Parts: sequence; C-alpha cells; structure tokens
Amino acid sequence: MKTSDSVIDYIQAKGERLTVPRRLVIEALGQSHEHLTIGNIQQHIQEDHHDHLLSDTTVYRVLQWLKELGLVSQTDMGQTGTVYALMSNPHHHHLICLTCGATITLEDELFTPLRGQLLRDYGFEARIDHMAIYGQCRNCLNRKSKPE
Amino acid sequence: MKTSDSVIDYIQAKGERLTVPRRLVIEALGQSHEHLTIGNIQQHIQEDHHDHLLSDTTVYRVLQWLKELGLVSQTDMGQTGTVYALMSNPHHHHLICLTCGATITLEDELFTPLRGQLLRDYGFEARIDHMAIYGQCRNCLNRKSKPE
DNA sequence: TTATATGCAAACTTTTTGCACGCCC
DNA sequence: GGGCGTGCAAAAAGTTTGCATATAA
Repeated sequence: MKTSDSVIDYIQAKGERLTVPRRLVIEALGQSHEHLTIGNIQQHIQEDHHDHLLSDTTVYRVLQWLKELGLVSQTDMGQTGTVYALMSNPHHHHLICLTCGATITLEDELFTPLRGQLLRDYGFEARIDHMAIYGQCRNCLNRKSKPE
Repeated sequence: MKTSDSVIDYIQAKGERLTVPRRLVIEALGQSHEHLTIGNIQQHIQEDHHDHLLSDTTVYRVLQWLKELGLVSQTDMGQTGTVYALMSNPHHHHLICLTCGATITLEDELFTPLRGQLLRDYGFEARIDHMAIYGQCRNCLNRKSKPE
C-alpha cells in the first residue's frame, strides 16, 4: 500500500509547490487509513504531533488542489458529512442503510466487473474510489413494503 | 413509466397524510423527468400552473419524508449541487469526466449484476437510483499519466 | 526575488430548528 | 377536535472570497 510519501514524491516530481500545510494534510490523510472530514483532518494534525491548527480555508484549498491532482477522493456520506481520503489507500466502499443507518464495508473487488464494462463499452476510466451505496439492510428489509 | 399519480396512490394507501405542498412537490418531480434541485422544484411549482411559492423549509421536509418512504432519490452532482428525483422515473446514471466535465448517461441495467451480488452476499437491497461516477472519459484518457 | 500559498474576517449558500398558526383526517 | 404539517425567522453548518502577509523555489 502506498503512503503519504509516495504522494509527496509525486507532487515534487510534478513540480507542484509543497508547503507545510499541504504536507500536514497529506500526512494526516495518509496516517489514518480512514475517510476524514475537514474537522477530522484539523484535529488529527493538531493532536498527532504538530500543535498547529490549520484554518478551514487552507484545508479546503489543499483538498481541492489534491482532488485536481487526482490524489484524493471526496464522498458525501450523508449524515456524517463529506469525507476525504488519499486515493492511494486501499479502496473500499460502504453500504448505508437508509432505515437504521448501519454501514457495511465493501471490498473494492466488487466493482471490478463494473469498471471493466465501463472501460469496454464507453472508454471511460471510472474512478470509483469510495462509493456510498444507500439502501435497506437485511434486518430492516423484513418489514418494508414498496409502491406498486 | 410511473407518474406522480401512482406515488400519490401509494402514499394514500399507506395512510400518510397528503397535503397541498406535498402534492405539489410530487407533481413537480413527476412532470419533469429530470433531477431537480431544491430551487428547481420551487421554481417549477411557481411557474408551472400554481403561483404558490413553497418555503425552503417545507421543500426540505417533504423531500426528507419522500426519501424515508423510498420514493425519492438524492444525488450529489458536485458543481450542480444536490438533486432529487422520483424513484419511479426510469433509473439512469451518469459518468462525469473529471477533466473535461463531459457527462455520459448510463442505462440502469448496467447495475443489475452489482445489485444482485449485494443482495446475495450481504442481504442488502441497494437503492442505486441515480448514481454519479467520476473518472476520465475516452478523450481525456489520451494524455494523462498517474502517480506510481 | 517573485509568484504563490496562507490566515483572518466576512460573506454566502445550504440546511436545520423553534414556535405559533392552520389544515387534513 | 387533535395531531401533524407549514411558514416565518433565526440559527447553525458548510464553503467560498478578498486582501494583507508569509513562504517555497
């Protein structure tokens, strides 16, 4: 698995400017192999080993820049808010139950066939990095009915 | 294809309370076979034949209620904002190119295998009504490189 | 040195909440 | 009639922008 280091290498190779806040955000995302909200990222940086608090503005701007470079994914997790993750982390996805809110983690392999088909049929390289699929979980299914 | 009528029938059969604002929102969504933002919905209702403006509050609340009933899908379309659609409309999905912004419409059938697998493996009934998949389109693929 | 990133404050957009009133069943 | 939905106003979240300062290359 790739770490924040390879991301940083890539950025330098590309000639992008690497500043302290940028490095901190990348490290925060790299260290936690989780999806983080803006707030999580700030917290992480502040707690972890640096006692530096980045402004919202900066975190937003760094994330936008990383997204443009294709290094970060953004996912709307509904209730939880919008979360970000390094695309180099092992991809995974979530099933989210609309009724009870339970979340189930999915392996990325599940999307291999779909990726293949999109590439074959549309020439489209899908970046399915962190998908959130909503629906009804097993338990909640046992009492719902649906419209005609 | 199902119209707002069958949605209304369903709601009444379920014993849910049907008010004027609720009916207007359902009709707006049913008439435009598109995905609408909150603002679109209000506009639609005001222009279309009623000159009644619903408050944001009410539209949000009606949509939340419809989502809970499983009658409406919600999709974050990035730039465009969050859009809503009656789930009774024929499902379709979008490929969105991160580079040039092109959008490609997908048939729903593409997701049949995935749905089947999620149900089989996880007992999860996925509600994939209006998915947005980001990536690189055919044209833009021909010049991109990616980090190691 | 010089272009570019950052922080602050404030503006903006989107969504949620409390409460009095009004309407559907 | 009574519970539930609606509108208003205001607050709370979430995100963006302008500008002076700081910093990487």
